[in-house]
Amino acid sequence: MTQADVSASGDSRVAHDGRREDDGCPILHVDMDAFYASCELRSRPELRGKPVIVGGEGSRGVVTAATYEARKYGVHSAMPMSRAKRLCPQLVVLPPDFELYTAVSAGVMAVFRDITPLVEPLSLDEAFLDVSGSIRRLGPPAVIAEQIRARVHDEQGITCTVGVASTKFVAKLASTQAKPDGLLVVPADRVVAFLHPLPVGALWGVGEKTEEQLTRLGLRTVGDIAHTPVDTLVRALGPAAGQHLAALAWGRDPRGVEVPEGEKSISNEETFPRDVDDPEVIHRELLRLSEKVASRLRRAGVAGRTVSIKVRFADFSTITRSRTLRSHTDVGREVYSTARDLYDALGLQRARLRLVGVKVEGLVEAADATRQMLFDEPELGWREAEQAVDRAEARFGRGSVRPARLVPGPEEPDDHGGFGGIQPTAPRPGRG
DNA sequence: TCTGGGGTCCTTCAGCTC
DNA sequence: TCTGGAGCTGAAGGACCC
Repeated sequence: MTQADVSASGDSRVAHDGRREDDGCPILHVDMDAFYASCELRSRPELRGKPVIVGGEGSRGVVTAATYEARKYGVHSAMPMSRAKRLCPQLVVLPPDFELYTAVSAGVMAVFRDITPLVEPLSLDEAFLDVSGSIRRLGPPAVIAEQIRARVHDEQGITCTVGVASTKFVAKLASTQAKPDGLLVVPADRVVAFLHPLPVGALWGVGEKTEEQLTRLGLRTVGDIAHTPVDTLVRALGPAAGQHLAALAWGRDPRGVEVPEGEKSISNEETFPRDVDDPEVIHRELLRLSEKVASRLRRAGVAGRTVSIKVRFADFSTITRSRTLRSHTDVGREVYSTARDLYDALGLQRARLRLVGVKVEGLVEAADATRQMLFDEPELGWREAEQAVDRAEARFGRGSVRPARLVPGPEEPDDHGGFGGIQPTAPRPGRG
């Protein structure tokens, strides 16, 4: 359980009895260090060593990623920008560039898949790897971990941290402890000693609310949870969470590394720069989000059956409403028509809203999707029209074609990247 | 202090069918 | 014919993760 430099041969991990510390530890958790910020610093070396954050613009943005220099000032992700700037006035703020992060992430994941096909990405910047099948070819897990760290550094110009353990959950905790730019092996026979001194909040699935509940029960460390009857945990947290935490506290985590099958939902939401009470503005935003979600569905080659909206009021309270359709859809107009009905059914009059969102779930491959022609469906459907828009956007750029209602007027800023003057090739909307 | 955006999973409840 | 329970599904909300 040492965080030491490992030579290429991995000799420093051989114990006195000849066994390696990483014996029985085929699970790696690889986590990029301050990923978004590190991607930005590749092209801006003059900012290295300075407190840099990536974050949303506008008065309501939050910090998306912070370099370790910024974290020294107490700045962390999800913190409101205004607070971050107060804590560190010399902070360098960069707007996010998700296309860049997606490209770097693809390069990193390609390195992982070169090591093993068993790669389970958790997000753009982290993944679990099961290297059981690669040991004979590449060496023991800790040696493979060092190979990954070197290749990510050399090929992508960023650093990462790797946790090596017998289970996913312990590997993840190991990488958290070893950050930044580190490697930590937790030998299988020392898992309990590693876990029990940690605070309960270190456990996966324990957030603010659960930690409060556990504290009320007098449980502060993972060891405390381990020595609490499962029934007590189940009563306090429910059967799933209670049994889950009881198992994790003893290092038991039966989940293997699973190559994901695909997304289960696709959503878009947006916080208004200022609270909005005008139903026309809200309808327009629902239309824009519906078109965006549908476009992503079509690009992913999937269709969904349940449409949900999310409404957040000025006081931050949030409600959701959903409806399951008779058939799957990837058509923006169908998504919008459902989203709009759900919103109108709320009867909000002129309540002040902070955010609206649109989600489509129950996704299946578009080729397998059930599509039902409705009696009132126009002969030339919206689906064909929107596919034509997809082709035009592929040629002229995203946002180059859009519904007339979303084309900004002469006084309005064009905030969605299009050049605004092209009228839609799609049929004119019948409603709204 | 004032809280983004995109996801997943779990719990609870209601309605429906058998 | 009525009733109650089991099981399923959909809807809504909440917690959590990065």
